[in-house]
Amino acid sequence: MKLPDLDKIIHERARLRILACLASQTSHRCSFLELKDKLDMTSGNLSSQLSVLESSEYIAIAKGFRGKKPYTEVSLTSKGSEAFDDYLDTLDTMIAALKPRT
Amino acid sequence: MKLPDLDKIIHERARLRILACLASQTSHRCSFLELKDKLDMTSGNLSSQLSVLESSEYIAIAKGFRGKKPYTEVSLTSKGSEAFDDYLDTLDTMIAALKPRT
DNA sequence: TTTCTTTAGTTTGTAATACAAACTAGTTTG
DNA sequence: CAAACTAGTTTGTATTACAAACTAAAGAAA
Repeated sequence: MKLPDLDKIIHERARLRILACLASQTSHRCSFLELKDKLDMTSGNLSSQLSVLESSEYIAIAKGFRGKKPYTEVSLTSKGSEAFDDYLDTLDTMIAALKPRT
Repeated sequence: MKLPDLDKIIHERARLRILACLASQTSHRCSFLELKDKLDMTSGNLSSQLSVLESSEYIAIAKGFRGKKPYTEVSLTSKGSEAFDDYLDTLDTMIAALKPRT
């Protein structure tokens, strides 16, 4: 029984929660501020983690304005969506394997 | 919807896999070398991670000999078992929340 | 206008930590 | 005896998560 490995990019708590948040939206989108608020993260940390996810092409970041204020929209890419699904499947498998009791 | 947080000690890939390995044994025990082999980790990393888990009292480490060779046995404590169950429940909850589609 | 405050983020510095290389202690083999 | 192997531990390094400090622009106050 070789235990499967988990995507390192996704398996960081902050990033996992970011992706979870995006995936839970039917639109697969969230603004920077919504994420910050829902996940209770500092702007700095959120900004850094988004950069990591963006480099992996798991999310896309679109910058624009709402009125006169900057408005950053984060969206899950299809690549990110797939990777996240894989990650969850891996976890499911692991959890299932660990619960032999009905 | 506040996303739950995950136990930091458990949520490290190496440690998660160690705990998964222990939990999957009905005895909740494994020798150092079994772990090293099953998880495909270096001795150094395994040793370090076990120390972390031991400090948190999630596992207990018993040292003895098999013949003339040192034999280290690692066992999941009840505290560790509970913490691990909690962790899995948290994940389950998260995953469930994320899959609104039937 | 000029100055202060707030908003919406980014950059930079640091503290934590995962990991492996090097080491230790003892055993078996030649 | 020395060399090689076993079963780990300690150490140093390289990542990296995170927050403090910063930037840039807008609005409010004086």
